[in-house]
Amino acid sequence: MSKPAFSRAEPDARRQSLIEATARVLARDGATGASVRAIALEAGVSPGLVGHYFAGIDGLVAETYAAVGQQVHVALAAAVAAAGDDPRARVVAYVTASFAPPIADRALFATWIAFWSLSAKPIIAARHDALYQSYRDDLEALLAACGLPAADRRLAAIAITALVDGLWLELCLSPGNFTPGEARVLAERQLESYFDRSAKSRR
Amino acid sequence: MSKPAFSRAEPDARRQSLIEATARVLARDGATGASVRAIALEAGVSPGLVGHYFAGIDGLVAETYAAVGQQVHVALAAAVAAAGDDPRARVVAYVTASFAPPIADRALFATWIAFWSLSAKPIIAARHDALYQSYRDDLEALLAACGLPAADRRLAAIAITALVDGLWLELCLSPGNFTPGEARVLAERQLESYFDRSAKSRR
DNA sequence: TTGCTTGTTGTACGATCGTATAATAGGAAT
DNA sequence: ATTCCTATTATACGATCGTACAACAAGCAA
Repeated sequence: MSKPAFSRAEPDARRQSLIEATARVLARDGATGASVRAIALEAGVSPGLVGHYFAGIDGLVAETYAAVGQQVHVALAAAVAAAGDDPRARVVAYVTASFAPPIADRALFATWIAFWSLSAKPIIAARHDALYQSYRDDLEALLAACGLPAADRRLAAIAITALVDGLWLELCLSPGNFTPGEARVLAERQLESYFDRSAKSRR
Repeated sequence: MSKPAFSRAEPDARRQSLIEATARVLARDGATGASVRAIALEAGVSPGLVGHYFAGIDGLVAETYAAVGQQVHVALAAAVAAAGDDPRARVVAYVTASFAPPIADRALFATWIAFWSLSAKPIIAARHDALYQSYRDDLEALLAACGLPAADRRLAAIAITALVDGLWLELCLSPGNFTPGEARVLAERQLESYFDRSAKSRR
């Protein structure tokens, strides 16, 4: 008999390590591989501990959704910050960051699909609503800084988010059909068309 | 003991009925619910019959992908046909059909997510590539009928498909954020912008 | 009728699932 | 030092998974 590898941790740190382990398992094996046992193995703890910290596996996945969504938010914010002060450059940086690592990444795609596949559960759907609303809010703020009238911002943010999502999706699913550079061109074109539209209607 | 409900069918009809049962299960319960037993129960046959007709459950799901993709193709073609002869009206009908039943439908969304969640398997990825290429080909043909120059069609089809996919996705995931009518407006705007772009460059 | 082929059934098998729970370990308080 | 508390482990349980396979039913050939 080997000694049990008993290791006590701060509750918050333990929760965080379980969430991170869940993210790694989802990225590697997708939704089907994210079992309690696989997550516990990845985190280096016993399976029973998952039930101790989270209300079932759905709760753990829901918290992982929020954590991974926050990481994406951080990556997008970093891209915007690196773009400097020009408002147009900032919004372009925001949308085109989705076509390069770490966002355009097959492992992140597998993670995202896993979340979507659980969207029938209210707790997951609620996380999605909140997360995507925050993405659109960020984009609306960037558009406002470019001088886009308030009345145009909502639909513009919806359209730009949808285009970027669709391009990101196909870029991850079928990388051979078009390049990240082409995706960037298409997103920039759409941004221009919304700026032109508001400039024309103001004329 | 009750008599076994023995019922012999034509091989092709039996395969078809298993594929249709798989589509219904995927629509109702998503990827996690699509077990051999659930599918067999839905089709009214014994579980063992699935292994008799298909090489494992992945093969059955792959064939279901093709079948459901074909149904979507038929629905889109019907929308185009109902739009009459005007080329612009036909392409508008093609893209906006995705925002109304039977395409903008939560059950179809669950089915599609199930396919995507299996996209790591080569046989599923190959089905996806072929299907989406056919969608883009259809769209390119409709754009050509509108007079869009050949050089512009490929990227235009990619962008329009991506926007429609993204809008469809969010419409299914968070129906409260915008209406199908707004999605239609956004898609029409993008179509106009691509027609304007080519008209301007030709000038 | 008899025999043969084959679609079909029912079930068994080993693996894995989520969850619950008794036993244990280690730190904190007395 | 002793006691208590709780994070943690290890395991058990029932359910469900995909697959395999022997037994069976129906139609066809002879």
